[in-house]
Amino acid sequence: MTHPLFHPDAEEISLPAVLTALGDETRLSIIAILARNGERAMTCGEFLQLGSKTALSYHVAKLREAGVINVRPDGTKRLLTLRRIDLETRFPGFLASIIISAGTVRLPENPIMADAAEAPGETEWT
Amino acid sequence: MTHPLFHPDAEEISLPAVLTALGDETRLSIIAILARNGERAMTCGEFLQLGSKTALSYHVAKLREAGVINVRPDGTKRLLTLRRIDLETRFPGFLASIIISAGTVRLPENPIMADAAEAPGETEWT
DNA sequence: TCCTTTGTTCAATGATCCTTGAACTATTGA
DNA sequence: TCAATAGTTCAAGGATCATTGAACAAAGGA
Repeated sequence: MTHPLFHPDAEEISLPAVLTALGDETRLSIIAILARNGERAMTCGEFLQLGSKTALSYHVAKLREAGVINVRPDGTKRLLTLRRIDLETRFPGFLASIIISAGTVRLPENPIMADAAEAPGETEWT
Repeated sequence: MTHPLFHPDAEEISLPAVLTALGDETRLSIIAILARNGERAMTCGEFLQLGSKTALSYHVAKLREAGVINVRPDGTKRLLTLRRIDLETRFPGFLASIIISAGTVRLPENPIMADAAEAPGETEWT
């Protein structure tokens, strides 16, 4: 990483890099959970079910560097959001298909998540 | 690999495995080229622009084991085809979005391919 | 000011990945 | 039978990956 919190510009997001970033169960789960939280930003701490603090930091950085998520400092926390628009512009339909298909992926046993996991088949985009 | 030419059943195709398989420039190129060849099967030899014989054998095995392509012996050759229907059933819309987006990916300087690369934006599915 | 919360950085470890070249197998055609 | 074709297998190499624990940094609240 060249600079703390580096984010690639939208045009620089590379398909192989995004695929590699998502080709990991932990990172795919992060994306699935983020997606099901709508536009609400989430903190790294909300993903501790998926791994240790250190491991999460590593995976979140991978997703950020690949251009999949945006990370913005907020006090002592970091707020994570999906780069939905950038991804849709660059790779139309891709993120939607991933999110629908990641439905069968291991999700934390969390009541809020459990609700989201059973959400209707329709997913809103943009 | 348990057996020569092992192919996972459609239901066993895993999203992280497919994403990992496609998260490599060479393999993504193989898929893009296969896709642009319609239903016509292609041999490994037709991809030698992308790497050595040994490297191709390695990458083709990865794609096959992930469930992305089907490989069928035919004389001394192997015929490769995309598992379009299985992928579409398992991950709706995914392959289509990949193929559209892989358009900007490095393609061989081959007249036949050059034609395909400029094909109209419409892609037929099933 | 001190402590807590939140997350990062570092070095180490083992695993997996991709590429090579050399040797090999299997099928086909002469 | 012999040779050519098409692809695989193997071992070795270096590179990258994912996980760990310990140490660190930055912001906020008491």
